[in-house]
Amino acid sequence: MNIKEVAEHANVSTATVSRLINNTSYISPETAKKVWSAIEELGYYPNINARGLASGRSLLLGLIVSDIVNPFFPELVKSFEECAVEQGYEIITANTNYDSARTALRVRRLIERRVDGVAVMTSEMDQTLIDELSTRGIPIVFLDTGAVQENISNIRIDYEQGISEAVNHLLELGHRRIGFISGPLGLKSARIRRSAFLKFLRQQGIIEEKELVTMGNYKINGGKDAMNRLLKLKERPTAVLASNDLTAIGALQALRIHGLHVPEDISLIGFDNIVLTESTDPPLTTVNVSRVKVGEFAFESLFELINSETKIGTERQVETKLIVRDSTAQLIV
Amino acid sequence: MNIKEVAEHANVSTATVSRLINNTSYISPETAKKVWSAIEELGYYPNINARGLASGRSLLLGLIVSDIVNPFFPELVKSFEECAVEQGYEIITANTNYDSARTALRVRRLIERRVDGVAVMTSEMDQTLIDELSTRGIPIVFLDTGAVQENISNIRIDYEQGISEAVNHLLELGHRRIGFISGPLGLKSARIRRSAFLKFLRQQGIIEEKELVTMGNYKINGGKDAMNRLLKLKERPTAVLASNDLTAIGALQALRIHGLHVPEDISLIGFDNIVLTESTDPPLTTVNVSRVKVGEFAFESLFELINSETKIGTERQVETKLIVRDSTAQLIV
DNA sequence: TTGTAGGCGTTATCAT
DNA sequence: ATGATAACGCCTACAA
Repeated sequence: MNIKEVAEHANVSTATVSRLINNTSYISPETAKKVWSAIEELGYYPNINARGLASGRSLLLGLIVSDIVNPFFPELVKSFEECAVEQGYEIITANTNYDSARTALRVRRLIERRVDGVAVMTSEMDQTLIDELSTRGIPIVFLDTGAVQENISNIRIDYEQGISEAVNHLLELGHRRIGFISGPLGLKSARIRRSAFLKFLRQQGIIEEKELVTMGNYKINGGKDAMNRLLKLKERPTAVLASNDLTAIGALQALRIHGLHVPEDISLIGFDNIVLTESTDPPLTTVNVSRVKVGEFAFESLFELINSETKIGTERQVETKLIVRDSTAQLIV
Repeated sequence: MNIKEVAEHANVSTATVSRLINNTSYISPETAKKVWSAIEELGYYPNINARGLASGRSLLLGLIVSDIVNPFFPELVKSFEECAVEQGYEIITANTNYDSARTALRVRRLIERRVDGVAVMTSEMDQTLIDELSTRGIPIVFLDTGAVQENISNIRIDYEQGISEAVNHLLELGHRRIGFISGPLGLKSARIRRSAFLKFLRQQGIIEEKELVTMGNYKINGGKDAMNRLLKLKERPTAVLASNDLTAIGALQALRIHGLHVPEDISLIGFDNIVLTESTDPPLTTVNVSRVKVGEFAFESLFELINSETKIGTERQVETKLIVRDSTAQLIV
């Protein structure tokens, strides 16, 4: 079942059929009707791959994430997909599993598919891969990578905003010994959050105590271990800022095991505002990062680049905002 | 950059290049070397869409889920993708949002892409859509739908196993008034779980009390509301079985608000064993359903069908198993 | 072992 | 307003 059969069935040329279904030039009502009914009758579905071959646009987008199981991603993926589908695109999602060999494989495959653009929502990516995409003029959008260039856009999460709000919130509650559990410092996003924290603390005249800043792995178990470490300190922190919600949830567990109550004994703040944080005990004070927004922006950036003459990249910024729930309270002296 | 340029660069025919990269017939070492270096030099990437056009296989698979944000799905998607990629396939994920118009749109698009198979991991799907796929000889694999046919396989989750274990566990702990929060009964999976529960209760000689069986929506808020309803009863249940973990988490919230302790005041069991259940307070006793297994089976089924002569569908079964954690305890009289 | 050439299903450029 | 037809990039008989 192809365009030719439809054409024959309707006694027109393939060109006419093509024009009709793509709405690419005027077709007389009578022929249109003939053709539509032929299409209907034969159950014709255009072959998009063939169309891509001929037109040079695959209407395919690549979406690279590190791990869809990480609760940060599903919403992002969903909103990206929603936008893309609306504009006629289909998306191929690729999990890298934080593994660069795997990433390379998937990116190459995307190139072979002739995707019209790639959203790289994972923290780091080899320059050679980027080059391979750039060489072919494939638009890319990154998450949190400064380099806006030709055919490369970026979407920046304003971590500082949220972190400053979080720090101020704790200070206002009277806390002065504030612990911080970072993500794995190999990741850029982890480094940014950490230095933002230290910066605001310094700005407020609090002297940094090295022992209060420890590292997790953005996962529950890392948060648990890190909190256990903080609790071993002679002088414990009275509040802890975790650099993502999973970390905070792990910290919560550790506290529970030690028989400590949140927020009475210690205040705790997460980061990301994943859905779960509403349902922890107590509901977690956290910093909202709208994944939906990120997904939308990612698609927008790509779409813009694809349809742009100049191919000049742009940067979009996603705000972050403190959400106060029940895991933070006034320091009791 | 296409196969022709490579051929010219290496002084061979396009056929030779094609044969080499597809490893489809013997090529003399010398020519092979020449061609490989030409490929290397020119940075040639085959165009998979063109390949698909010519060969009739797109190496594309569709994966339909209801909502990737639902924690049941990410692991499934990931494992499916992993298997598929290993065999050279790329996958297009489609969120239906439980909306049949949307589902229709996405399925049609998959057909236009000439996907080699579709995994339908959502509970229900219009027969007309299934027909549209079947007509074109596109293999399908369903989740929990009895109908194994030509080009249609099924993967069955053995809910009964896990539910019987759960019920027995509660009975052994001395519970007799056992509540049940079902999923939305419009969904087949919800109906299956509910009737399995009722069946085992009856089998053990417990008389069904209608008021103890109520409905949620597979989400946190539904679980919360349902538990609130159960708590209003003159005679409260001493244990509750929720038909998925999100429901159980909602129930947990409701209990907390009422100042009730789990498992001292009431025992609670979830279903699915999503990652979170390890981190709730208390860690949730639940029934494990391996999403990883489901994803693997789904791909296997499709792969089998694609490469089968007879196109005879098959059924695979995924076991379920009770995981005892800390949300269930001996009934205190 | 390698080359030639027709075909896969569309689009798009010229014509008419 | 519509038709012919050459691409698009690759695969695969069929030849040699």
